[in-house]
Amino acid sequence: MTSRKHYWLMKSEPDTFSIDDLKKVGIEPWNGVRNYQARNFMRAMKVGDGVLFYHSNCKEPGIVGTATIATTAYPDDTQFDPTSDYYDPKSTREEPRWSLVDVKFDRALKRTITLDEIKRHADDLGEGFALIQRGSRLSVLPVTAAQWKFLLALE
DNA sequence: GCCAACGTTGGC
DNA sequence: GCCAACGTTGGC
Repeated sequence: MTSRKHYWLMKSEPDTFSIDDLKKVGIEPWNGVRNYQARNFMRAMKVGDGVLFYHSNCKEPGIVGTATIATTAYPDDTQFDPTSDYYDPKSTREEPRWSLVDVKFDRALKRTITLDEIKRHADDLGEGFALIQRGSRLSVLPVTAAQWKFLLALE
């Protein structure tokens, strides 16, 4: 039995780490997630899962590329590093609190599928698309196969 | 276990 | 830069 491919959306602030940065490095450990729900989604990821790369907190928020999950979840080392912004004194190596996955560049979209545009298609995307749910700030969230297809067809 | 205070996210 | 929404912390 092979498990089915799942899809996700991951946010990044382009000033910190953009789709171009991912293209340059090829593969990136997605460190710094410090939200339990987002962490749990990463722990559910499988190698080969699809990722919509989303630029947040910028002039034109939206989906700018796709990526692939390259590893299953493993401990985020930055949680143990007192000099890191992501240091968590309550986490131990025996029981790491935070996980990450490696994300591999797939491609940059020809144009940004803007948040504004995504909102206008809310009805087509169906209920419960966490990205456009009121007040949602999740930085890692699931996308259905149908949503994946629909969103990329907007390109 | 409640909840006020605080910090962060992220669109605008 | 503002601020609404949300998650977390910590006093009680």
